[in-house]
Amino acid sequence: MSEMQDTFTPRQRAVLDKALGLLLEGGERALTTAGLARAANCSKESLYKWFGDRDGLLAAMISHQASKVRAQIDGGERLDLGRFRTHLVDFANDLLQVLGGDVSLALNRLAIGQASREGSRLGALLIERGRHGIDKRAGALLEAGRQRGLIAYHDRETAYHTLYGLIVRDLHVRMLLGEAGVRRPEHYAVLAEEAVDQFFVLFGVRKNETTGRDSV
Amino acid sequence: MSEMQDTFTPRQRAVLDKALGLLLEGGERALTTAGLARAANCSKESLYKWFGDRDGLLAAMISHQASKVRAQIDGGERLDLGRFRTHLVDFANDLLQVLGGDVSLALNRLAIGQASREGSRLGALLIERGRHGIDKRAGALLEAGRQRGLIAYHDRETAYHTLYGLIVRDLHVRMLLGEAGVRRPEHYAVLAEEAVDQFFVLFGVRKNETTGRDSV
DNA sequence: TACGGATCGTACCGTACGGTACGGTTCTGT
DNA sequence: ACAGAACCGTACCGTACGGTACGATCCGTA
Repeated sequence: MSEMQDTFTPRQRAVLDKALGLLLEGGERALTTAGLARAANCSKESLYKWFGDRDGLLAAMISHQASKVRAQIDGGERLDLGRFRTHLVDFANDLLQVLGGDVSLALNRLAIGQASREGSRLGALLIERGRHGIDKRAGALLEAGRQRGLIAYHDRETAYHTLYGLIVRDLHVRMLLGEAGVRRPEHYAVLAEEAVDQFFVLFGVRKNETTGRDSV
Repeated sequence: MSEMQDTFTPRQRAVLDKALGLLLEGGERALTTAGLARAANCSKESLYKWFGDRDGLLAAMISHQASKVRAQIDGGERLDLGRFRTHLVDFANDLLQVLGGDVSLALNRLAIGQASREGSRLGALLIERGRHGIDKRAGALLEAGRQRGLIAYHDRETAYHTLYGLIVRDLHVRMLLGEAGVRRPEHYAVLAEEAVDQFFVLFGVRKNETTGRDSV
């Protein structure tokens, strides 16, 4: 509820970046308080003073990383079908790029690994700080397309989740599992194009038809 | 390569079930060798004798669990559109049921948490022993539907991944993250129906048309 | 009954981690 | 220039875990 101000000092931000580096290198086990203090040239006492305990440090890492990549919403330029499709493809590319990035994978693995523990809020934090920005951007994009009559849907959430599924498929989980040969950034463009094509088949409005495609 | 025979003795299977129970209750941290020995009334020495080390135990748990739920492939009955659609919906329901189950979530969290470590084969094991069965079943189903002229596709893998994405969307990752309010087994049926509807829009063959729907 | 392998319960070892305490040092505001 | 806060480096503590060792016990077999 409260607009938590994650105003970390530059020093703290540098430490959090070092922590991210350790996490990327060796996973959660490599992110120890002593190791971080050594890598970041700070004292363990400062770590506990700044972040409370280890869980607080992990939460701070997520907040910090999320604050670095704020999702930008494209301003309202004249939107025709070509631009709309381009924006969707760009969104799909960005989504695959983000989900397949080292930092995103490491943080998601961290949060998922902690999800079993009772009081862990890391998963919720990750969704709140990371996913919601993406959702907003896509939601605004879909809404703009609908208002221009380029697509039609009953429920925006449903349409968005379908788009998400068409883009990501099972890639995210397989990347999280570390399956070899799944991360192919050079194929993201093709996947994005195909996904948007399929999305238009499901939700697109034909120019020479008056009725959009309705499900059920 | 070698058809590894996971023939565990009944005693070992009981121990592995106890280990699964501990994992479900308290996550990976709760699954300690001492704790398992106490819970299963066996000695730590036996654990190390049977499974080598802790990683071997985790791998054995995955193999054991996978051996319990062998995916059955439906025999070749007369396949019309109605039956085919029913089979797809059943598959979608089963998929959501499996992915949203406690055991699947716990094992996936375990494997994902270990995915950062270098030598971890848990992710590959989970895919090999768990996912491949599902993939086979779906692949056979799609192929049967294509041969009957009920659907059309260029690449079966692509079609299958699209179906998977339409069914699962982002539910799996969100369930893995432990997001509240995501696990709704009572909604699986609706999701399955909608996904299959959309799949038919994308890959279905109209009765009164000669050309199937081609992508690109 | 006697033997041997498998297993149990427990104790033990080394290590590594989270968290705390403290003296020395640097930074900052006046 | 001086005082106080913030901070660093290091040492320290308690705990918990992975893995090993060993005597006692169960059980199948001859």
